[in-house]
Amino acid sequence: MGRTPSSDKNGLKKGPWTPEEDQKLIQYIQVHGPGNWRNLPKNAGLQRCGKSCRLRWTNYLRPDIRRGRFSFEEEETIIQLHSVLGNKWSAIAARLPGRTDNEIKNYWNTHIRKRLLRMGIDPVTHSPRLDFLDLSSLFNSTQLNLSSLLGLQALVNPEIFKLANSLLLSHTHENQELLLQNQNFQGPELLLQKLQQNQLLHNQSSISQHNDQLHNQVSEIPNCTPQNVSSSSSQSMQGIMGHYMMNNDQMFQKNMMLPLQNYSYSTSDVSENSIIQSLNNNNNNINNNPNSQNFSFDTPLSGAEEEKESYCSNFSNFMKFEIPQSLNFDDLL
DNA sequence: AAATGTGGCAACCGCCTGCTA
DNA sequence: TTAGCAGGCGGTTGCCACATT
Repeated sequence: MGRTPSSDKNGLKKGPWTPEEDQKLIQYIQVHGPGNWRNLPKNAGLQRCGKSCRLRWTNYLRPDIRRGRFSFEEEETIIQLHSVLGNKWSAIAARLPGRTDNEIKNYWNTHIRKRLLRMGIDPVTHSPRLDFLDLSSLFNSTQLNLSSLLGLQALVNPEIFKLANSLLLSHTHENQELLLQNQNFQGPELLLQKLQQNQLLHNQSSISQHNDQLHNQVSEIPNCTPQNVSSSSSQSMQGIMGHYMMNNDQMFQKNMMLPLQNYSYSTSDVSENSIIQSLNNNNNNINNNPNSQNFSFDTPLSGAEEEKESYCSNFSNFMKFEIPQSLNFDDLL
Protein backbone atom coordinates (compact mmCIF):
# COMPACT_ATOMS: atom_id res chain seq x y z
CA MET A 1 0.00 0.00 0.00
CA GLY A 2 0.97 3.60 -0.12
CA ARG A 3 3.74 4.96 -2.21
CA THR A 4 7.07 3.98 -3.56
CA PRO A 5 9.79 4.60 -1.00
CA SER A 6 11.63 7.77 -1.81
CA SER A 7 13.49 10.59 -0.19
CA ASP A 8 12.90 14.30 -0.25
CA LYS A 9 15.57 16.91 -0.80
CA ASN A 10 16.62 16.72 2.85
CA GLY A 11 17.26 13.04 2.63
CA LEU A 12 14.20 12.19 4.65
CA LYS A 13 12.44 9.04 3.71
CA LYS A 14 8.95 9.09 2.25
CA GLY A 15 6.50 6.44 1.27
CA PRO A 16 5.34 3.34 3.09
CA TRP A 17 6.61 2.65 6.55
CA THR A 18 8.60 -0.48 7.21
CA PRO A 19 8.00 -2.66 10.28
CA GLU A 20 11.37 -1.58 11.60
CA GLU A 21 10.42 2.07 11.39
CA ASP A 22 7.10 1.36 13.05
CA GLN A 23 8.88 -0.41 15.87
CA LYS A 24 11.25 2.49 16.41
CA LEU A 25 8.40 4.95 16.53
CA ILE A 26 6.32 2.83 18.88
CA GLN A 27 9.20 2.23 21.24
CA TYR A 28 10.15 5.88 21.35
CA ILE A 29 6.61 7.05 22.04
CA GLN A 30 6.08 4.39 24.67
CA VAL A 31 9.06 5.76 26.52
CA HIS A 32 8.88 9.47 25.85
CA GLY A 33 5.36 10.10 24.67
CA PRO A 34 4.47 11.89 21.43
CA GLY A 35 5.88 15.22 22.56
CA ASN A 36 7.61 17.38 20.00
CA TRP A 37 7.06 15.84 16.61
CA ARG A 38 9.78 17.88 14.99
CA ASN A 39 12.50 16.48 17.21
CA LEU A 40 10.99 13.05 17.52
CA PRO A 41 12.38 11.46 14.34
CA LYS A 42 15.91 12.50 15.15
CA ASN A 43 15.66 11.28 18.71
CA ALA A 44 14.01 8.06 17.61
CA GLY A 45 16.57 7.40 14.90
CA LEU A 46 14.11 7.77 12.06
CA GLN A 47 14.86 9.31 8.68
CA ARG A 48 11.39 10.80 8.54
CA CYS A 49 9.92 14.23 8.99
CA GLY A 50 7.98 14.89 12.15
CA LYS A 51 4.81 15.26 10.25
CA SER A 52 5.15 11.83 8.72
CA CYS A 53 5.77 10.36 12.16
CA ARG A 54 2.75 12.07 13.61
CA LEU A 55 0.51 10.84 10.82
CA ARG A 56 1.83 7.32 11.09
CA TRP A 57 1.20 7.32 14.80
CA THR A 58 -2.21 8.92 14.81
CA ASN A 59 -3.56 7.06 11.81
CA TYR A 60 -2.05 3.65 12.25
CA LEU A 61 0.14 2.87 15.22
CA ARG A 62 -1.85 4.33 18.07
CA PRO A 63 -2.80 1.45 20.39
CA ASP A 64 -6.43 2.50 20.72
CA ILE A 65 -7.11 2.37 17.02
CA ARG A 66 -9.92 0.08 16.05
CA ARG A 67 -9.48 -1.63 12.73
CA GLY A 68 -11.76 -3.64 10.51
CA ARG A 69 -15.12 -3.06 8.92
CA PHE A 70 -17.31 -0.25 10.06
CA SER A 71 -20.36 -1.46 11.94
CA PHE A 72 -23.84 -0.42 11.00
CA GLU A 73 -24.01 1.84 14.01
CA GLU A 74 -20.75 3.49 13.08
CA GLU A 75 -21.89 4.01 9.52
CA GLU A 76 -25.15 5.49 10.68
CA THR A 77 -23.35 7.78 13.06
CA ILE A 78 -20.98 8.95 10.37
CA ILE A 79 -23.81 9.86 8.05
CA GLN A 80 -25.70 11.70 10.72
CA LEU A 81 -22.67 13.54 11.97
CA HIS A 82 -21.64 14.42 8.44
CA SER A 83 -25.05 15.89 7.81
CA VAL A 84 -24.41 18.19 10.75
CA LEU A 85 -20.70 18.80 10.58
CA GLY A 86 -19.86 18.37 6.94
CA ASN A 87 -16.32 17.26 6.13
CA LYS A 88 -15.09 17.84 9.65
CA TRP A 89 -13.50 14.43 9.78
CA SER A 90 -11.62 15.05 12.98
CA ALA A 91 -14.81 16.16 14.70
CA ILE A 92 -16.60 13.10 13.42
CA ALA A 93 -13.73 10.88 14.45
CA ALA A 94 -13.88 12.33 17.94
CA ARG A 95 -17.34 10.76 18.25
CA LEU A 96 -16.22 7.39 16.98
CA PRO A 97 -13.81 5.86 19.48
CA GLY A 98 -10.95 4.06 17.84
CA ARG A 99 -11.55 5.47 14.38
CA THR A 100 -9.28 8.04 12.82
CA ASP A 101 -10.30 10.99 10.74
CA ASN A 102 -8.35 9.58 7.84
CA GLU A 103 -10.12 6.25 8.07
CA ILE A 104 -13.52 7.88 8.28
CA LYS A 105 -12.69 10.15 5.40
CA ASN A 106 -11.61 7.21 3.29
CA TYR A 107 -14.68 5.24 4.22
CA TRP A 108 -16.91 8.14 3.37
CA ASN A 109 -15.30 8.72 -0.01
CA THR A 110 -15.15 5.08 -1.02
CA HIS A 111 -18.41 3.75 0.38
CA ILE A 112 -20.96 6.15 1.77
CA ARG A 113 -20.50 8.93 -0.71
CA LYS A 114 -20.95 6.63 -3.67
CA ARG A 115 -24.02 5.08 -2.17
CA LEU A 116 -25.61 8.44 -1.59
CA LEU A 117 -24.88 9.43 -5.14
CA ARG A 118 -26.45 6.25 -6.42
CA MET A 119 -29.52 7.06 -4.39
CA GLY A 120 -29.67 10.52 -5.89
CA ILE A 121 -28.63 12.19 -2.67
CA ASP A 122 -26.06 14.91 -2.77
CA PRO A 123 -23.38 13.80 -0.31
CA VAL A 124 -22.43 17.38 0.38
CA THR A 125 -25.82 18.84 1.20
CA HIS A 126 -27.58 15.56 1.98
CA SER A 127 -30.40 16.77 -0.18
CA PRO A 128 -31.70 15.12 -3.32
CA ARG A 129 -29.78 16.24 -6.33
CA LEU A 130 -31.84 18.29 -8.76
CA ASP A 131 -29.11 17.90 -11.34
CA PHE A 132 -29.91 14.24 -11.12
CA LEU A 133 -33.04 15.10 -13.01
CA ASP A 134 -30.97 16.64 -15.74
CA LEU A 135 -33.16 19.71 -15.81
CA SER A 136 -30.83 21.69 -18.00
CA SER A 137 -30.99 19.19 -20.79
CA LEU A 138 -34.72 19.33 -20.77
CA PHE A 139 -34.69 23.07 -20.92
CA ASN A 140 -32.38 22.92 -23.87
CA SER A 141 -33.99 20.09 -25.70
CA THR A 142 -37.64 20.88 -25.38
CA GLN A 143 -39.94 23.82 -25.38
CA LEU A 144 -41.56 22.88 -22.11
CA ASN A 145 -41.81 25.62 -19.59
CA LEU A 146 -40.73 23.78 -16.50
CA SER A 147 -41.10 26.73 -14.22
CA SER A 148 -44.79 26.43 -14.70
CA LEU A 149 -44.69 22.68 -14.54
CA LEU A 150 -42.79 22.44 -11.32
CA GLY A 151 -45.20 24.13 -9.04
CA LEU A 152 -44.41 27.77 -9.48
CA GLN A 153 -47.77 28.65 -10.88
CA ALA A 154 -51.32 27.80 -10.08
CA LEU A 155 -51.86 25.49 -13.00
CA VAL A 156 -50.29 22.48 -11.49
CA ASN A 157 -51.38 19.03 -12.33
CA PRO A 158 -49.80 15.84 -11.07
CA GLU A 159 -50.01 14.47 -14.55
CA ILE A 160 -47.81 17.26 -15.70
CA PHE A 161 -45.36 16.52 -12.97
CA LYS A 162 -45.28 12.96 -14.07
CA LEU A 163 -44.77 13.90 -17.65
CA ALA A 164 -41.96 16.27 -16.83
CA ASN A 165 -40.40 13.78 -14.55
CA SER A 166 -40.62 11.03 -17.08
CA LEU A 167 -39.09 13.14 -19.75
CA LEU A 168 -36.32 14.22 -17.47
CA LEU A 169 -35.44 10.84 -16.18
CA SER A 170 -35.66 8.98 -19.41
CA HIS A 171 -32.61 10.78 -20.69
CA THR A 172 -29.87 9.36 -18.63
CA HIS A 173 -28.58 5.90 -18.20
CA GLU A 174 -27.53 6.72 -14.67
CA ASN A 175 -31.07 7.49 -13.76
CA GLN A 176 -32.29 4.29 -15.27
CA GLU A 177 -29.89 2.32 -13.16
CA LEU A 178 -30.97 4.11 -10.08
CA LEU A 179 -34.59 3.67 -10.84
CA LEU A 180 -34.18 -0.02 -11.17
CA GLN A 181 -32.78 -0.12 -7.69
CA ASN A 182 -35.95 1.19 -6.14
CA GLN A 183 -38.86 -0.97 -7.05
CA ASN A 184 -41.01 -0.63 -3.99
CA PHE A 185 -42.15 2.89 -4.26
CA GLN A 186 -45.74 3.86 -4.32
CA GLY A 187 -47.29 5.94 -7.01
CA PRO A 188 -47.81 9.66 -7.22
CA GLU A 189 -50.45 9.81 -4.53
CA LEU A 190 -48.14 11.38 -2.04
CA LEU A 191 -47.18 14.06 -4.45
CA LEU A 192 -50.81 14.67 -5.21
CA GLN A 193 -51.58 14.98 -1.54
CA LYS A 194 -48.85 17.49 -1.04
CA LEU A 195 -49.97 19.55 -3.92
CA GLN A 196 -53.47 19.58 -2.59
CA GLN A 197 -52.25 20.50 0.84
CA ASN A 198 -50.37 23.39 -0.62
CA GLN A 199 -53.42 24.50 -2.52
CA LEU A 200 -51.59 24.26 -5.73
CA LEU A 201 -54.32 22.27 -7.30
CA HIS A 202 -57.05 24.39 -8.68
CA ASN A 203 -60.11 23.60 -10.64
CA GLN A 204 -60.24 20.77 -13.07
CA SER A 205 -61.01 22.96 -16.02
CA SER A 206 -57.76 24.79 -15.76
CA ILE A 207 -55.97 21.52 -15.39
CA SER A 208 -57.64 20.20 -18.43
CA GLN A 209 -56.71 23.33 -20.29
CA HIS A 210 -53.15 22.94 -19.22
CA ASN A 211 -53.20 19.35 -20.31
CA ASP A 212 -54.24 20.44 -23.74
CA GLN A 213 -51.41 22.90 -23.87
CA LEU A 214 -49.04 20.28 -22.70
CA HIS A 215 -50.42 17.89 -25.24
CA ASN A 216 -49.41 20.25 -27.95
CA GLN A 217 -46.02 20.93 -26.44
CA VAL A 218 -45.23 17.29 -26.11
CA SER A 219 -45.98 16.75 -29.74
CA GLU A 220 -42.97 18.90 -30.49
CA ILE A 221 -40.67 16.73 -28.47
CA PRO A 222 -38.76 14.14 -30.46
CA ASN A 223 -39.82 10.58 -29.78
CA CYS A 224 -42.81 11.65 -27.73
CA THR A 225 -46.20 11.58 -29.31
CA PRO A 226 -49.29 13.30 -27.94
CA GLN A 227 -51.20 10.08 -27.53
CA ASN A 228 -48.66 9.08 -24.94
CA VAL A 229 -49.89 11.74 -22.57
CA SER A 230 -52.45 10.29 -20.24
CA SER A 231 -55.11 12.50 -18.83
CA SER A 232 -56.32 10.72 -15.75
CA SER A 233 -54.71 9.41 -12.64
CA SER A 234 -55.93 5.92 -13.29
CA GLN A 235 -54.14 5.87 -16.60
CA SER A 236 -51.03 7.53 -15.40
CA MET A 237 -49.06 4.35 -14.95
CA GLN A 238 -49.54 3.52 -18.58
CA GLY A 239 -48.53 6.94 -19.77
CA ILE A 240 -45.49 8.16 -21.56
CA MET A 241 -42.14 6.49 -21.66
CA GLY A 242 -43.52 3.05 -21.12
CA HIS A 243 -42.06 1.06 -18.28
CA TYR A 244 -40.15 3.96 -16.78
CA MET A 245 -43.32 5.58 -15.63
CA MET A 246 -43.73 3.77 -12.39
CA ASN A 247 -40.11 4.05 -11.59
CA ASN A 248 -40.05 7.68 -12.44
CA ASP A 249 -42.85 8.34 -10.05
CA GLN A 250 -40.82 6.63 -7.46
CA MET A 251 -37.79 8.61 -8.30
CA PHE A 252 -39.67 11.84 -8.41
CA GLN A 253 -41.24 11.20 -5.10
CA LYS A 254 -37.89 10.49 -3.63
CA ASN A 255 -36.15 13.44 -5.16
CA MET A 256 -38.77 16.06 -4.72
CA MET A 257 -40.70 15.05 -1.66
CA LEU A 258 -38.30 13.46 0.72
CA PRO A 259 -36.21 16.43 1.60
CA LEU A 260 -38.79 19.05 2.01
CA GLN A 261 -40.07 18.28 5.44
CA ASN A 262 -37.57 16.11 7.10
CA TYR A 263 -34.38 17.01 5.39
CA SER A 264 -34.43 20.60 4.48
CA TYR A 265 -31.30 22.00 5.99
CA SER A 266 -27.94 22.65 4.50
CA THR A 267 -24.65 22.48 6.27
CA SER A 268 -23.34 25.39 4.34
CA ASP A 269 -25.77 28.13 5.19
CA VAL A 270 -27.22 27.30 8.55
CA SER A 271 -25.56 27.50 11.91
CA GLU A 272 -24.84 24.27 13.66
CA ASN A 273 -27.15 25.28 16.48
CA SER A 274 -30.07 25.63 14.18
CA ILE A 275 -29.14 22.46 12.41
CA ILE A 276 -29.13 20.52 15.60
CA GLN A 277 -32.40 22.11 16.60
CA SER A 278 -33.71 21.10 13.24
CA LEU A 279 -32.52 17.58 13.82
CA ASN A 280 -34.34 17.41 17.09
CA ASN A 281 -37.48 18.89 15.63
CA ASN A 282 -37.39 16.56 12.74
CA ASN A 283 -37.09 13.67 15.03
CA ASN A 284 -40.19 14.81 16.84
CA ASN A 285 -42.06 15.54 13.67
CA ILE A 286 -41.43 12.09 12.39
CA ASN A 287 -42.88 10.60 15.48
CA ASN A 288 -45.92 12.82 15.35
CA ASN A 289 -46.60 13.20 11.70
CA PRO A 290 -48.85 10.47 10.35
CA ASN A 291 -47.45 11.07 6.91
CA SER A 292 -43.91 10.71 7.99
CA GLN A 293 -43.90 7.05 7.17
CA ASN A 294 -44.04 8.05 3.59
CA PHE A 295 -40.64 9.55 3.92
CA SER A 296 -38.88 6.40 4.79
CA PHE A 297 -38.12 3.58 2.45
CA ASP A 298 -39.52 0.13 2.61
CA THR A 299 -36.39 -1.80 2.08
CA PRO A 300 -36.57 -4.31 -0.73
CA LEU A 301 -34.79 -7.10 1.04
CA SER A 302 -33.97 -9.39 -1.77
CA GLY A 303 -31.14 -10.88 0.18
CA ALA A 304 -28.89 -10.43 -2.78
CA GLU A 305 -26.31 -8.12 -1.38
CA GLU A 306 -25.43 -7.54 2.19
CA GLU A 307 -24.08 -4.16 1.35
CA LYS A 308 -27.23 -3.14 -0.40
CA GLU A 309 -29.36 -4.31 2.46
CA SER A 310 -27.19 -2.57 4.93
CA TYR A 311 -27.37 0.60 3.00
CA CYS A 312 -31.09 0.56 2.40
CA SER A 313 -31.69 -0.01 6.03
CA ASN A 314 -29.16 2.57 6.87
CA PHE A 315 -30.65 5.02 4.47
CA SER A 316 -34.07 4.46 5.88
CA ASN A 317 -32.87 5.24 9.34
CA PHE A 318 -30.86 8.06 7.96
CA MET A 319 -33.90 9.74 6.54
CA LYS A 320 -35.81 9.19 9.73
CA PHE A 321 -33.08 10.85 11.74
CA GLU A 322 -33.16 8.49 14.59
CA ILE A 323 -30.34 9.88 16.62
CA PRO A 324 -28.49 7.23 18.57
CA GLN A 325 -28.80 7.58 22.29
CA SER A 326 -25.08 7.71 22.56
CA LEU A 327 -24.92 10.87 20.52
CA ASN A 328 -25.03 14.08 22.43
CA PHE A 329 -25.20 16.89 19.96
CA ASP A 330 -24.58 19.45 22.64
CA ASP A 331 -21.08 18.12 22.73
CA LEU A 332 -20.58 18.97 19.12
CA LEU A 333 -20.71 22.67 19.71
C1' DA B 1 -3.67 -16.48 -19.08
C1' DA B 2 -3.07 -11.78 -19.95
C1' DA B 3 -4.80 -7.17 -20.17
C1' DT B 4 -7.60 -3.80 -18.37
C1' DG B 5 -10.60 -1.61 -15.03
C1' DT B 6 -11.93 -0.51 -10.41
C1' DG B 7 -11.95 -0.17 -5.35
C1' DG B 8 -9.60 0.55 -1.14
C1' DC B 9 -6.61 2.98 1.62
C1' DA B 10 -1.99 4.53 3.47
C1' DA B 11 0.55 8.37 2.89
C1' DC B 12 1.62 12.90 1.15
C1' DC B 13 0.62 17.84 0.11
C1' DG B 14 -0.50 22.27 1.12
C1' DC B 15 -3.34 25.36 3.56
C1' DC B 16 -5.06 26.95 7.99
C1' DT B 17 -4.97 27.99 12.88
C1' DG B 18 -3.13 29.00 17.20
C1' DC B 19 0.71 29.94 19.95
C1' DT B 20 4.80 32.50 21.16
C1' DA B 21 8.34 35.86 21.08
C1' DT C 1 1.28 44.02 15.42
C1' DT C 2 3.50 40.61 13.11
C1' DA C 3 6.52 36.99 11.76
C1' DG C 4 7.85 32.29 12.49
C1' DC C 5 6.83 27.86 13.85
C1' DA C 6 4.36 23.50 15.05
C1' DG C 7 0.54 20.96 14.72
C1' DG C 8 -4.00 20.01 12.74
C1' DC C 9 -6.86 19.26 9.00
C1' DG C 10 -9.08 18.16 4.48
C1' DG C 11 -8.05 17.00 -0.20
C1' DT C 12 -5.49 14.28 -3.26
C1' DT C 13 -2.27 10.88 -4.96
C1' DG C 14 -0.51 6.56 -6.21
C1' DC C 15 0.08 1.81 -5.31
C1' DC C 16 -1.77 -2.80 -4.48
C1' DA C 17 -5.34 -6.25 -4.72
C1' DC C 18 -9.10 -7.95 -6.76
C1' DA C 19 -12.64 -8.19 -10.46
C1' DT C 20 -13.83 -8.20 -15.08
C1' DT C 21 -13.14 -8.76 -19.95
